[in-house]
Amino acid sequence: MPTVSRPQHPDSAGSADPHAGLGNVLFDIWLVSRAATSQIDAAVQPSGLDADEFAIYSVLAGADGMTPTELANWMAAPPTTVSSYVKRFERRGHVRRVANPDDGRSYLLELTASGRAAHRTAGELFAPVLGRVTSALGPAAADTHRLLQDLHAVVGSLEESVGDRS
Amino acid sequence: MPTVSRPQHPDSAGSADPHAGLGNVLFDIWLVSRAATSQIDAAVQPSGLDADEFAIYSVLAGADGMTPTELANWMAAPPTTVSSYVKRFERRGHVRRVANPDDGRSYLLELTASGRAAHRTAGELFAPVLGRVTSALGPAAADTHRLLQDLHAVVGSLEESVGDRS
DNA sequence: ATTGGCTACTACGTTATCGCAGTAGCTCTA
DNA sequence: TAGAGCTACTGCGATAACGTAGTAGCCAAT
Repeated sequence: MPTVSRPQHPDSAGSADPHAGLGNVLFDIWLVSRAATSQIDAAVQPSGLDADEFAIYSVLAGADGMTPTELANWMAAPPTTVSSYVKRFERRGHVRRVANPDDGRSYLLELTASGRAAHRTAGELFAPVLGRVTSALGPAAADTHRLLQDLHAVVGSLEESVGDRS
Repeated sequence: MPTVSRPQHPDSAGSADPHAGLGNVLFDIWLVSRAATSQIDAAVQPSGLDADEFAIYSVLAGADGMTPTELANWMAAPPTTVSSYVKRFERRGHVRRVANPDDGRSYLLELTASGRAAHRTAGELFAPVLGRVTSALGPAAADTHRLLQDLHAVVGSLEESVGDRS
């Protein structure tokens, strides 16, 4: 029983329940994230951003002056992906590159005024969705948040512990 | 403060901590999922599958005879995306389409023997990663799993409650 | 000051994602 | 039993993700 298995309860008739789990935490995360992303995509669509972009704009809105590498680490994406995001955001006039005083190879990303406006619009569309989730969770919301932070820390720390064989 | 904000603690110097949260459950999910996915991608790579594919193979391995629409609902993906997955898996010889006795427009997906073999290989590569996460979580693992299931149920139920304005 | 090794970023090309529009098959109504 | 209206799936085309292979700037050690 190391592998992932058993997708749904013995409820064979008709359509498979899309809310059944596969029994492990990592798989749960994957499913929840996909569901959440598609929900948020739909909600913020009128703002012209998708869920991923909204998340990135949120990070940039809070951490003014982030390098592409920092962003890549933050969102666990390869540098080329970040590169193409930057290009797209810049084309939209939402993000600006400013020289990085500490490193001439790099630069800092910051939202322009119109980038912040787009983020605000998306945020207003996002808020009710988050609100529904939070209120549906009720008092468990805080626990959930904390456990997710822990889980993130755990998953993030895996990188280091790879090549140990002594 | 409805919007997402504040990416990192007042720890301004140097590189931004990639494990800081943005303060809400949905954002947490996004971050954890990205981190987990890139970790799993790396782990299962030698099997020739990526993290998403491994997840899909896992579902198919457990639910023999799933239609594309069911799969699309399961993973919250648009039908065209599933369509292209099916084509790819079929090209690999990992998945087979069998006629759907209940609906002539549709068909059922099932893993072939070599699909199951690939899934098993990926599962063996995945197991230690999951193991590390589970043991790092310790007794909290069960709680985490349960909370994630709840969260999934909540997010999944959002679809229905969209157009209410009375 | 030089240079060898790193690290930050990106152009390019391949493959993946997914919207739009179309077809085949189902289902309900009359 | 017609046929209107749905639903399941897919071809195609546009755009996104990201690996490979570079270039430019950093940081030793000499």
